[in-house]
Amino acid sequence: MHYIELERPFHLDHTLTSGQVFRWHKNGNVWEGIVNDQLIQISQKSTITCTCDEQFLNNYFRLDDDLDLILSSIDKDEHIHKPIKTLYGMRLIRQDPWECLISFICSSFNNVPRIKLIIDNLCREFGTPLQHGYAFPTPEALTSASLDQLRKCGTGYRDKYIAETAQIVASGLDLSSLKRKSYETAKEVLMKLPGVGHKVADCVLLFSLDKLEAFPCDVNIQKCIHQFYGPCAHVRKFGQQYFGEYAGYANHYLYHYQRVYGKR
DNA sequence: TTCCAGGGTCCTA
DNA sequence: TAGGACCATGGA
Repeated sequence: MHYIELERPFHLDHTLTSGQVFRWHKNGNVWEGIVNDQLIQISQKSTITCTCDEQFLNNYFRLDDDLDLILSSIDKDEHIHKPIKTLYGMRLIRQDPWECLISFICSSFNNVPRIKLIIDNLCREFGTPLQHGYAFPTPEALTSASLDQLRKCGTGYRDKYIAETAQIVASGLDLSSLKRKSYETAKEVLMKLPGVGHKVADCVLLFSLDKLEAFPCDVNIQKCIHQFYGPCAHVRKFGQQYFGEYAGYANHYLYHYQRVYGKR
């Protein structure tokens, strides 16, 4: 077990409950998740207690991002200022691109608890058994699954998207290589995959491919933008132009704030 | 029973 | 290019 004192802002609960990652569960005060086929246990009080080392934390939770600098650059008005103050310390996560892609294909027309359930089912059915839990299924494992087997995991009509996308990735599409491409080029590649439109592509780009300018546009974000900034035909373009190179952080603070506090 | 959820695809105008 | 119907599912 590692005990790590962080001097950088980091709020574990906000980060793991914000709807960007779906394989973490909280037992008491301890979060448990499987990352890179390893069970990670992590809790936060005045310090971080974790089964992983500081290098893992820095990479996975993007602690190498200068959060104060980023937040000050997007803190442009009262509407974004409130989420920043309330959710201060929330980080974007640097996920595995393949896991992120399948997760957000499952997210379409769905809600967070059900997405988690589907991902858990897929891991149990098609992931390699580990000492504690299951690995995320490989593209090859999902390629070998029948549509009926996928649907029994709760995927619904997304079964064929998962199967076809798995086939393309198993055939040699290197998702990680998209990190070296521009935002536009990487997005073009992702949007050729079945089940991937603008929104899913932007989530994959933001949460796994280091494209912090991505601005995923779902119903919550559309509601925020229209409510705070007036009628807008192209919400995604507005968000990117208004918030700039760290539009993805602005997007996630607005999204999570809207989800938690916007419906009260 | 109806509404809703981190949407995408296909068809039509 | 824009708008609308349709798609599975389960909790509220």
